[in-house]
Amino acid sequence: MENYPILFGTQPSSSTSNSYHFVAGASSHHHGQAAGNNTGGGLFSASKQEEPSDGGGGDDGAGSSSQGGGGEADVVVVGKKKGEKRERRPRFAFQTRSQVDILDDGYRWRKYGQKAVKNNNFPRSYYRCTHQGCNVKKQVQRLSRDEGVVVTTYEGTHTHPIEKSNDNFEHILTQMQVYSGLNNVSQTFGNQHMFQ
DNA sequence: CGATTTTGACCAGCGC
DNA sequence: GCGCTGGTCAAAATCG
Repeated sequence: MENYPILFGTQPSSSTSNSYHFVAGASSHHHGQAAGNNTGGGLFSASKQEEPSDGGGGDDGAGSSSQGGGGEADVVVVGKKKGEKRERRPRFAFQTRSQVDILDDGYRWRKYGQKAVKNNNFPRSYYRCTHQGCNVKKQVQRLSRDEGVVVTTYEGTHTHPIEKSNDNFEHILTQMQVYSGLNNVSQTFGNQHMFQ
């Protein structure tokens, strides 16, 4: 994967204010656990749009400010063995502006890898949920251009309740200011308690 | 002492 | 078919 369809983020012009964008692919039906939806599945409303899939530039395309597209609901098909059933796990990505890479989202993560990706001077870290049976993965990437921008990509849905209280998420919002460019988003955040 | 991080190696998918 | 890039594993080290 060269560059995620996440074309959000730090608008060059309006970079003054902190930005907090996220994309969500809501397609949680496997596992059949209704609880999964909130924990990490359908947190945000999925805004599907076209996929630029430029891929051409390659070099510093990602690093640069190549935004324009929109959200996307990416579904990763995990097929291992012949008989193995393909498990579709939604993938969420959101960009935050924070000094710390690791944002406490209420879950426990264990780092299982770190790789330096191209177009990025900073390495990408791979985390995994430590809970048993929870195959949620998360990867944190930092933009080489703006070290203050951290791209966090969640993969999968949690099958267990959060460790901490929901207020915790507020704390996250404290760490990163919410960019209420879309009323839709901010509304959902403020009014509804989607994070229970 | 247990859990977690660190780091290198290994492997798989894709492009050329 | 080979090489590159990205993702994961696994053993050792470190922290609490």
